[in-house]
Amino acid sequence: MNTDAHNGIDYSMLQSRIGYMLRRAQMAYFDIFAEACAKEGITPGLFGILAIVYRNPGLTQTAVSSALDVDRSAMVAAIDKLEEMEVMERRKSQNDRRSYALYLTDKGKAFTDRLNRTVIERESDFEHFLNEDDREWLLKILDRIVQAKKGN
Amino acid sequence: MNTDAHNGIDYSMLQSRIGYMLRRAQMAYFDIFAEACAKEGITPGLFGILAIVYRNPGLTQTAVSSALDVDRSAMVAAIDKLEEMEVMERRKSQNDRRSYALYLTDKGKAFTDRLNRTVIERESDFEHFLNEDDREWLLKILDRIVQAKKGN
DNA sequence: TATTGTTATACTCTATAACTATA
DNA sequence: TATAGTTATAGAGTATAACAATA
Repeated sequence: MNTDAHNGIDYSMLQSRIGYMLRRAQMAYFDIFAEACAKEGITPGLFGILAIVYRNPGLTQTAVSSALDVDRSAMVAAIDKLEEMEVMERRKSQNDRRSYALYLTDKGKAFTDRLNRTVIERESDFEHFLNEDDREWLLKILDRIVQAKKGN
Repeated sequence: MNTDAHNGIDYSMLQSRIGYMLRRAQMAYFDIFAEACAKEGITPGLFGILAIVYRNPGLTQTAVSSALDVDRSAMVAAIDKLEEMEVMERRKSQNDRRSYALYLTDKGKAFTDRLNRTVIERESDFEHFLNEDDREWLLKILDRIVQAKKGN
């Protein structure tokens, strides 16, 4: 099956590249994901920060940036935004006065819960073509890819 | 297994989202892919165009842009670059004088063959953790995701 | 009227480098 | 010396809108 069913174009050189197919699949999912985030007034990037701090309260900005694989300079405006929304707060770190410890406010916890439910709902509406085994297997393989990269 | 093995951070809210894991996996692969392209003096975006025109000679710029899901305005500079490299050429279309038909030069065909081999090599070096069945299954699932999105 | 290629423009995302205050 | 947060800035990638030539 070297030919795309819909427009008669031969994608074979790309369709056999996992890198390319990951990109296309990610673009497809990103639309769903971004739409779910937008519905709650947020962006995919900010969702990642909320999700990390939700489960790991007290991390520094740099720790979060490194967990998400983005530069720490990108955190400043992002945390500013989240503080403006009153869902996150910077607290002066006790032992190291250079850094902040990040925490969700009560509002932020409720917000993240609701956001997370919205994202899960939208994704599972979209995932009718995957059964539970497929889903689990896919997540496992994707995690293996991510971990493999870390070891270069 | 809700915790990342390497840095002690709890990723569970993200690690169960296919959208997020696709993004991380894609980032991991993108590095490999971009590096292979760079080795041949090209970018991932240009690889996509070469791969489509290689298998579908004579397409218009708009047809290629739509095959790759990018705006047609982005094609202009890209095709300019490929013509500069003497790997692709615009030929005036016979029946529609508004459009160009795109073709690889002989040099472009050889270039794309070599490029494709380099990409395949780099990817398979990286894919030691996937057996052939895994690989095929993954490609099939990713294709299903892409196709599902087209039907909204 | 609609479409092709084109241009100008803007926007998002991200990385880099330099600064400050702390360590 | 090194690190945390910050700022300014620049680059890549992509989208939007408008225009001329052609359909």
